[in-house]
Amino acid sequence: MGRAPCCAKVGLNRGRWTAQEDETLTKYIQTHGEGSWRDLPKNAGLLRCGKSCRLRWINYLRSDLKRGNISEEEEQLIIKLHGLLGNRWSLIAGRMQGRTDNEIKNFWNTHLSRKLADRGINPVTHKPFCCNFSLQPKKDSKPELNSSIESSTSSRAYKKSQRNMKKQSTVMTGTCKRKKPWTEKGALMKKMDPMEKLSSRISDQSSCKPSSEMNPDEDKLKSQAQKLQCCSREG
DNA sequence: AAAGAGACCAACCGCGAGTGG
DNA sequence: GCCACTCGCGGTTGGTCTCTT
Repeated sequence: MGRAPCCAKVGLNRGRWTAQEDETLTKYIQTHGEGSWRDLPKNAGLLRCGKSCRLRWINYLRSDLKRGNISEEEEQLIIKLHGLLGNRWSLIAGRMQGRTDNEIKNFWNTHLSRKLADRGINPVTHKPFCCNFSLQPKKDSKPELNSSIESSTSSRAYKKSQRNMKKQSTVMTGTCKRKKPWTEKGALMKKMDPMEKLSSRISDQSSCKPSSEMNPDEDKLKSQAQKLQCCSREG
């Protein structure tokens, strides 16, 4: 059957959100509440698809989000929860106050998986790497070069995919040749507007509730993890 | 100074689950 | 039970930045 993507409509904005769009969305949700994402853009006067609005709200505009760096405690909690739940980012985010699944997913992919790999721990299984580990190619990574791809080897996308493949192999094998240690550099690198920086600092200083105060229900999580394992994609 | 490599993250895409008619 | 639809999730991509050579 195949359903057309919700963003397929011609004339809808895509890509980065403008401050104006953010404001419009925030005001609308503050007035009308979340939900009815499909109708929201139309009602709010936004040239976006509902999906995009939902994502923007959940990942960026919600007032209960922390905007600062992920603390060491949060990091440990993520590792712990990932060990129990696997890549169920929304479930993990549900146990992390003020963090979104997207944020945790990004943090995992860019920091934690490497960190574990550097420690000789398989980030997927959370067990030490075995000696005869064989590198599996990425699920849908580019196959061997054909002429059309070859002709575009200079393209940005191609270069990037090559880089990513290389990057992944270093993660998987734990043989990263990075010159600098993995750091909190991201915070410096991230483009932040002044308001963002300010709110980041504020949330770091005041509203950052230690994750140790949270009390994840381990039994519940474990049973959930078992249940989820049954339908694990890895089969 | 320029080019290449690597890091980060916002946003997109496709799919499955859930739900109501 | 089937179909059409919405919502939410996880994987992936692309833009932009810094660092290294």
